[in-house]
Amino acid sequence: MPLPLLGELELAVLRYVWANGTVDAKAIHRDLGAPREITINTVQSTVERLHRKRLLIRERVSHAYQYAPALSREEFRARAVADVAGELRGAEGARVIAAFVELAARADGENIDRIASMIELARSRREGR
Amino acid sequence: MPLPLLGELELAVLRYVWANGTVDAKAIHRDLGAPREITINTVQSTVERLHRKRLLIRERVSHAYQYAPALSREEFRARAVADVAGELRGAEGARVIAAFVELAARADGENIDRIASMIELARSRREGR
DNA sequence: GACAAACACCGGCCGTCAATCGGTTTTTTG
DNA sequence: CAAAAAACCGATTGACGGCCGGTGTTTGTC
Repeated sequence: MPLPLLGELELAVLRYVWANGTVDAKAIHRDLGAPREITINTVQSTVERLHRKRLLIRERVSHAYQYAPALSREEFRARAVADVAGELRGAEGARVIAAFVELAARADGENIDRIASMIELARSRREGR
Repeated sequence: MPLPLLGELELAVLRYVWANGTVDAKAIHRDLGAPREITINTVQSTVERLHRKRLLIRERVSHAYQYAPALSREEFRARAVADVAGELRGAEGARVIAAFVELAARADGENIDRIASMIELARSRREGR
């Protein structure tokens, strides 16, 4: 099951939960909803959807839900990247990687050196096996 | 400008164009449209949309358009990865790239060597500036 | 135990966008 | 010039996220 597509508010809520840990709808509404002038009901719908999408877990505490992330920010990103990256093995994967390296280098020249040292690290880790 | 979201038919058309190079709407309809029992008009709308999204380039040959990919399959994938991975510059970018390299290495151990030689290439290209 | 507050839950409306097609205009060609 | 081919235009439909009002249910309080 690939990660579902997320709307703007859904993403904002996810980021908020990552930044703040376990929260309830009221807190989300206070910090995200009020500035956008949306009702708490809208926030409820959104966390409900995120829960259905298995991106938030929740637990009833007395009569209200407490929401927490189901995946860490890093796990989420890794899965998103893996979904979109597709096959990374073999010759086909090599071309994808080449294009990515090219992009990274163009985005920031220092990335070349960064990647180079990561490769060094990975190589030495491999030695140690 | 991040890559736009694509529908199912749009993706199929993109893949078709990657596989077949320069094509016209008629050929796409013959190979993709007819099996789906959709009219050629639907195919036209779709390539038109892909052109507006700058994923297909086109050229008028007599009165008909010839369509060709604006990005290679690999460039497309790399951009998709970059979009979802987030910022590629600065310190944040370093983490993102590290995660990708890690992913690539885990997918296929030989990727380490592949990336290493790409870095060599990129470095020598930089020298030449 | 009644009551008000807090909250979940349900259903509906709106906007956006892909998919789809019919109809019209423009271009090509026999 | 007439028929065919294709682009072009406009409309409809279906998903889905964002948004909210109304209704029920739980809870804490007097």
